[in-house]
Amino acid sequence: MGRKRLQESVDGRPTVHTVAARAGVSIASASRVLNGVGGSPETIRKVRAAAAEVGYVPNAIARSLQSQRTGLVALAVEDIGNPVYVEMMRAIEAVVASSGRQLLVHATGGRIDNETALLRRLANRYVDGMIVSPIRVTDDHLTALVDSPVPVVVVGQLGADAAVDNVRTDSRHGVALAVDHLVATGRHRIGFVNGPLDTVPGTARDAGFRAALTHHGIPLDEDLIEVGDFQYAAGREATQRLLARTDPDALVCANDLIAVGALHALLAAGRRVPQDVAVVGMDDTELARMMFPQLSSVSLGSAERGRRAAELLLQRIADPSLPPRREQVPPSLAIRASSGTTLPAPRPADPPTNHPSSEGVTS
Amino acid sequence: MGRKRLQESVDGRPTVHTVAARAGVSIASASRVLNGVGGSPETIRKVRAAAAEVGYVPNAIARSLQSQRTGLVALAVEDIGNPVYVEMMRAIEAVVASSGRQLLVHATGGRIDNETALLRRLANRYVDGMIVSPIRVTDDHLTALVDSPVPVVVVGQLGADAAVDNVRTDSRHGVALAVDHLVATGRHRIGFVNGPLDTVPGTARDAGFRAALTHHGIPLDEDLIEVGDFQYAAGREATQRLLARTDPDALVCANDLIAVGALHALLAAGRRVPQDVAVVGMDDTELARMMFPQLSSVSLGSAERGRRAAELLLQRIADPSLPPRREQVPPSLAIRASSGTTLPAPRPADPPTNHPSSEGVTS
DNA sequence: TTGTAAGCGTTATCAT
DNA sequence: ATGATAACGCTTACAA
Repeated sequence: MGRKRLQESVDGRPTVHTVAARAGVSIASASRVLNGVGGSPETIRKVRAAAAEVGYVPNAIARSLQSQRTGLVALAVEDIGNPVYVEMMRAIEAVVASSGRQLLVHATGGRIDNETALLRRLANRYVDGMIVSPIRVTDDHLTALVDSPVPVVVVGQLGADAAVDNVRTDSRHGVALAVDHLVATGRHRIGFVNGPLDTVPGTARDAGFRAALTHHGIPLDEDLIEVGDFQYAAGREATQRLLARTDPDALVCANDLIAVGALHALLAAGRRVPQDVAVVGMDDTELARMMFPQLSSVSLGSAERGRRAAELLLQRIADPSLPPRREQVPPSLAIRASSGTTLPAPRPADPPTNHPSSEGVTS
Repeated sequence: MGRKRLQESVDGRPTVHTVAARAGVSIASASRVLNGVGGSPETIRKVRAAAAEVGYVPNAIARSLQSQRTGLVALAVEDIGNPVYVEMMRAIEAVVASSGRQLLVHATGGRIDNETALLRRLANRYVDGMIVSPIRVTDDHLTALVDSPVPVVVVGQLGADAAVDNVRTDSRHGVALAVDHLVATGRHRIGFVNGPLDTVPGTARDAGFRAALTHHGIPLDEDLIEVGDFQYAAGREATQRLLARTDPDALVCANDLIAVGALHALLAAGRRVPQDVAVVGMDDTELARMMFPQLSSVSLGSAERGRRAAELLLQRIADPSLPPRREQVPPSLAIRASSGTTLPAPRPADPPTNHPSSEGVTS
């Protein structure tokens, strides 16, 4: 194309050529010194000086094209406003940082096209690998995951046959833990505030709730079931609708955001928690412990799932030929004031009660 | 090296060469078709078919090296668990997405070296630009910001002379709004739970609180001031310490996380809010509205600051020669149940009360 | 319209 | 130890 090789990059910034010319050495020598491999003392001095003088900064894109790696790992989640993803992110970050890489997070906002687009874009080599936690999974989506040019690990439920590394939990069992606990503490009219049924976690929790009631021989009352988004406002509104037509003595909520909304609605309606209505959330995030009374919550091991996902990813980056793996983290129940029979306690710290993980349904 | 130019990339994935060879055309034609510019119908057909057959995916890194852009923008914040950054992020995301770019977020965890490292790494061309919201700013840090090879916009206070685009608020005035309100509603012993004094927001809020008391002729009682991290647990513990030695009738908190901690500590200690103690938070995040009673909070216009920062960034990416700009967003106070004199109201929505922004101190 | 080849900025190979 | 140069995978100016 005619433009002669200049010493400056197209936007005027110094390149190895600039440094090399200034130091009076070849670009090879300059590059070597800049990377700390080889070079005579005199060359090193000259190159270092030249680099400092012109304010040389290496172009990471060019370096990546050569090295076939970026040192970047991405995490794609639906809603970064949900504390469960914050916890997951922190766990992932710790692992990723220990490998000398940096973690970048992208919030897809639940727009599945956005998530696919991100996958197609970032996965095209901008990052060395990515962890995705989709709440809706289409075939197209799945194809993008499997075809990804860079390693991908999925956190969440995935079809049994998907050839992707996958870390999951048993949220059906998680809901069962909540129901078991409420039944054991004498609750009879147990309501359920769920997320959308067209999401993977939504359907799993719905199935879990119905199965748990059946297991305890409690007849199903559809009036006690409400659905909204996995958000605070939706949880509050869903609970208001529920209270307007029936009278529960306990509420199982599909995540902590919903549970906080439910708590708000209950208190605003003059119900005492837990005396009149017990509340159990899900995800066991920091948010649950922030509330007054503190919320009981089913831990789905988000931090642990994040940690494991990160480890799987690093392993696969190191060896892409690994077969697809699947790991499962058992849920456990943390009982706090919102479902205790005693009065709310001021102490925030309390170890989660671990229940044995039942093998079985893992929808 | 000597490795002959093959048709596959080094890791076995198809490249333009693969597609071109398969379609029986030159790489130039293949590239043109793949980018939708030119090509005869027949060529287009052949190339498209070849690309589909081999599962061609363009290498974004190589493309970026050529085009000098990545279509990626980064946001670096201290703690992504703080809802104020979530709100800021959402606002930024909206603007960034409208420019066809994608937003990536990095949590620095307050480790300033981490933030500098990120800057040095990402800014070296992995992203087209970045928005940084540091809570501690050192000279070294500032240098990295100014020297960044890609455009940077800072959200938060910055030395008056820094040659960086900057969007800020007046948090001193924000604290004053809170104190004014509490004084006006008859509170006399106003406590203050602040964040660390070695942070930029911490010092600004401290100065604001002291100035506000002076302005109202209220003598300063150091017993009423406590300091901790900008976190929930720290806020709760700081409030416990404060309550152990004195008896406030109002509490101004340096952010909403602290305010939630304070609320928890107060309720656990048997204080009624707002009857015994009024609470005002800061940042006016969703968290404030989630609480029961809902928390009054000083809005520092985080979403607006984010939006403006994103716009400044896009402008600078488009024209790097722009002079450094500085914008300011005024604070406002949202009065809710936690500091109202009436009983807590169940309604969540309430428009923030806008106070006229006083010119002046903008530390 | 098409192919050839230069070039993005870096690293790595090879011969010196 | 050093320098010339090929390559990373892509886009694009230019000539045909």
